[in-house]
Amino acid sequence: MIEAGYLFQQKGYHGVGLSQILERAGVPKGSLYHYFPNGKADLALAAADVAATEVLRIIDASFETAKDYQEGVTTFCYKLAKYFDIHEGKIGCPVSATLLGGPDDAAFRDALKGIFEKWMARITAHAVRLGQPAPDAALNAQRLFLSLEGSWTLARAQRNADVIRNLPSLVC
Amino acid sequence: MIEAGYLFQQKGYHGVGLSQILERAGVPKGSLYHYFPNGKADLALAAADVAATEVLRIIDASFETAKDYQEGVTTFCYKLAKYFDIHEGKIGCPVSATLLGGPDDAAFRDALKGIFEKWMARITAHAVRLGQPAPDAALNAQRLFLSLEGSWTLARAQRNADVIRNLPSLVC
DNA sequence: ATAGGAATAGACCGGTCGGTCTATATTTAG
DNA sequence: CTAAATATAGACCGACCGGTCTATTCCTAT
Repeated sequence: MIEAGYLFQQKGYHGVGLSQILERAGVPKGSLYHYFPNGKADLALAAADVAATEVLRIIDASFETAKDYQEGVTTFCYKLAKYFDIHEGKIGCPVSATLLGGPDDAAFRDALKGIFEKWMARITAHAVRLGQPAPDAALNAQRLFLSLEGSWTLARAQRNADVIRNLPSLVC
Repeated sequence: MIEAGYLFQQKGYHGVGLSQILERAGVPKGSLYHYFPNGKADLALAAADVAATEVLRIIDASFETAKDYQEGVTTFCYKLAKYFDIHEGKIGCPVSATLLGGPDDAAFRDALKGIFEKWMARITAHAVRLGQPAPDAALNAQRLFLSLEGSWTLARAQRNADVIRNLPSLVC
């Protein structure tokens, strides 16, 4: 399941074959269609959901111990850069590659939209908690999010996470 | 050729079939493999190159008539938002979808890296020409580029170009 | 101990994929 | 006018795609 997510993130929805996923996960086809009757599409949505929740967890872990917003952003970007490096620079935003690359389906689009909103809301909440005025907090969270998505893309093109690590100085 | 580019941009490298491209372009297979002996991969690289050059043209058109950097950014984002709307919100960054979704190939990655660098260099040059100090100009160009990539992604998820139109107030 | 549902296992299917190849049409050069 | 080069056209290929289906194994409740 998590392994499946990595493959989707690396190669995009249409870039991985079902057989490749199943082989890597060590699971036969029967089991997949037992748990996910709609097959690949369901699997991709589930994998994106797992990845999205993991990012939320990283956001919390980064901001909870921070004494101000900037420090939280710095920790957050550092953690994501490390995640990027672990996967050898092949993985960008863990959800957009999976969902935007998939079928042109309302369910996929809405899922992605919802995930992005959750991320920004969570960052905004931490910013407010750390003393930012509410309107600034929302703007800064959006700034961070948009730049982060861009950094993921650029980092993949460069096979180098430095642009992610330098993000805090760019958006704070 | 240009039509092929749109398809790649919408559906990603693996999301379009060769036959679909050829049908839409009204071209038989023989012609494709006459001009692009390496088939789909060559075609994708060429399509990305065409799209990248078009973006450069849009950058120039936006900044040449502007009286300051902010005005150029505003015009630029407006033009891109219009492009986004024309394609019914299905097209994001015209090169990353084509190239990042493709095979895990150094040629693809390097092409993408080169395109991104060209874009940022061009924006930086305009910023300098419009009176920004050189170090600020490069930073602002990167800020704009990263946020723009993010906006393209978010705009697709939302099927709405507003986030692109609001970009100038976020990065200037 | 055993009946019955849940889960595993993978053979199998039609369709489509990217790519090759031969035959025909069109243009260019002498 | 004709021969050679260039470009068009699409039938055809093996491989692999996502998905279905049947057979078997595993677990659990009685």
